[in-house]
Parts: sequence; structure tokens; C-alpha cells
Amino acid sequence: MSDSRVSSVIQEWVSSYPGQPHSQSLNPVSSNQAAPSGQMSQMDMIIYNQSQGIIRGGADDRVAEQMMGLPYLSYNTSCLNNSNSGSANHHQSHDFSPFLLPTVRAPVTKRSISKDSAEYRMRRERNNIAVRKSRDKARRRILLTQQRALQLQEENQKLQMKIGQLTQELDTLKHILSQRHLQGAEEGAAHESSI
Amino acid sequence: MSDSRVSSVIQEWVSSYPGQPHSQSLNPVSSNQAAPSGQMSQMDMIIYNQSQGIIRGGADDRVAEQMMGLPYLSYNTSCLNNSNSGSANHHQSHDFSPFLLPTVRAPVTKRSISKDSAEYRMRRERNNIAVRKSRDKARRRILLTQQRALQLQEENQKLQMKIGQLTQELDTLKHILSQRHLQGAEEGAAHESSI
DNA sequence: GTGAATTGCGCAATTA
DNA sequence: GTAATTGCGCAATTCA
Repeated sequence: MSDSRVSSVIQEWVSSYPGQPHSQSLNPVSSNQAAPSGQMSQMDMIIYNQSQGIIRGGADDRVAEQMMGLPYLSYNTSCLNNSNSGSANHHQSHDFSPFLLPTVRAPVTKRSISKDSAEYRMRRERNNIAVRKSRDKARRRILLTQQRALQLQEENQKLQMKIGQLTQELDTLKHILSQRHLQGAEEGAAHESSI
Repeated sequence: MSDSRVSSVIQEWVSSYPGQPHSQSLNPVSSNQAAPSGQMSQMDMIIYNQSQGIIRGGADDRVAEQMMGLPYLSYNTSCLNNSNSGSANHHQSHDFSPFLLPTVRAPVTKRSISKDSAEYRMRRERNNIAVRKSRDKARRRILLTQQRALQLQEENQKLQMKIGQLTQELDTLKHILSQRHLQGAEEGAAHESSI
């Protein structure tokens, strides 16, 4: 009855969690850097087309501070305002390429992806579609979890009510049985006295 | 025992939903337009500084298509690739300003907020902080809901087990009682026959 | 009217 | 190599 209704929702809810939550959802301390793209919107073309590399701001600070609570208070304007001048790519601060084995490629000639190329736009568009799809999926999953929690709460109340009824019925029967037991003992005594 | 543990989590969960979910969380069909800011990142300075107005892409299409399922399939490249040329601000496509009453202001001189102004950066920074705070809150709320659902599920299993035990105990007592009843009837018959 | 909060979106980096 | 996830900033909207 109500089990079938609940179980259907639970089935849907379980199916929305195919496997492990990727261990990143619970531990968001992956190598988080999140370049301030908005800040770079005025000069990203220059950066990307000239240096052909990815320049990030102070990322380690954010990672360290996201470990603590209230991470939204940790972003100071210093990090954002200085994103233009300092914080050069520290992967290139020391050029060891003449001493490295040829298996290690130089990070400069990485891909040379122009933001004007059709390939870039194609990749971006595909990623945008994937992002929308993923977020839609996440929204549905959250809604299912909420509905599941509510239904489990209702079912809990019903089960506790049923436990109360069963307990009361059990007490009644136990009382009756104890009365019968006393009555039986008296009758037994009467029998023995009558012999 | 286990009730206190569960109720604490539920308390936390309930407190994370202070009031109505603003009726927008459940019905996300508000006047959604979401200008493709990322697409305009290469020329937003020009647009914003020249026309001093906000130019949006085809927003009504998205609203209409988000009503249906799979909204992530509805964004075609046509809307995005033509964001530069077409889709001018259709509020200005016909200039009726000479015939309008002075109560209707022209949308051109709306606020003239330059992206280079310190006030703009201050507003952006404050909003960024608010966004991080809000998303952190949402993440915590989702986690609490998941934990709550799991704890309710565990509690449900325990309650169902208890119901099984009580039912079995009840059946046993009923059976005993019925036996006593038969025994009492036989004894009563024996009494009458012995008289 | 104003500032905070919420929301949808695109971008970039990372992951699977 | 591609699709999926995730954090972030931006802009529009809503809330208080």
C-alpha cells in the first residue's frame, strides 16, 4: 500500500546515485584553483594568446582557507586586484628544461588554443551543454532526496503509531492472561480442596 | 537513545529551511534571461561602455524551452554564435520616445555603470562574497538532507523490525489465550459432568 | 530604495 | 579524447 508508493520514490532516489559520490563532493579540497576568469575577462585574450599558458591567481590560499569554515569571507580584494600584476606561472620560474629528460615536455607549447578558433567554440559549446545537463541532473537529485526525506518522515510516524497500537494491544492481552492465570490457580486450588 | 541522535540531525535540517523556499526553488520559471555573459567576455567592454545598456541574447526562447524537459539540449549554437551581430536590444528597435509620456524613461540612460569604476568593483566583490556564502549554505543544506534521509532510513528499518517482534509476540499470546480458552471450556464441561 | 540572497549561465580546470 | 563535475564570477532577479 504505502510501501509501494514509498519504494518507488526510493528506487528513483537510489538510481540517481549511481556510484560513489566521486569522493570530491564530500571532500571539496581537490586541487581547487578556479582562476578568476571574470577578473581576467578584460585581458584574457592577451594572456591566452600571448603566453599560450594558463595564469592563475593565488590558488593555494583559497585551498587552505576552504578547509576552515566560512570560506566566503576569505576572498580578499588583494587577491583579486593583484591578479594582473603578480602571480606569474610558478611552473616556469626555474627553467630546468635543458637538464630534463626528453620525456618531460616544456609547458609553454601546450596547445595554443585561440579563443577565436572554431574548435575552441565547439569545445566550449559542448561543455556548456554538458554543464547544463549535469546541473539539471543535480537539481533533480536534490529534489528526489528532499521528497524521499519527507516520505520517510511520514512513514516513520505511521510506523511509530503502529508500534504504539501493538504495544497497547500486547499489554491488554498480557493483563487478560495474568487474570486468567490467577483464575486458573484459584480453580486449581478449588479442585484440590474438593478432592 | 537513537531518537535523540536522529532528532538532532532533523533539528539541524529543519533549521536550514527557515521558511518557504521562496516559491522560486520549486517553480524556476521566473523571468529567466541569463544573458550569455561569458560569450560577451571578449566584447562586453565595448558593449557596456558604448551603449551603456544591457544587451541580451534570445532570452524568451530559453524560458519557453526550459518549460520542457531536457533543457540542456535546447541551446543551439545559433543563439550563441549570433550574439555579436543580431539580437539587438528589442526595447530600442522602434524609437517611440518622442511620443511617450515623460513617465516612461528611455532605457539608454539607465545608470551608466562603468566596469572600470570603483563602485562597480565594490558591488561585484560584495556580490561575489554573497554568492560564495549562499552556495556554501546550499551545500550544507544538501548534505544535511542526505544525512537526514539516511538516518530516517535506518530508523525505519529498526521500527519495522520492532513491529515484527511485537506482532510475533502478539500472535504467541493470542495462541496461548485461545488454548487457555479451550482448556477452560473443557474443564467447565468436566465440572458439569462431575456434578 | 538599498543591500543581501538567490539563481541561471558560461568559463576553466579537473575527473572519470 | 570526450563527457561529466565542480568552483567561480557575472548579471538579473528576488527578498528583507
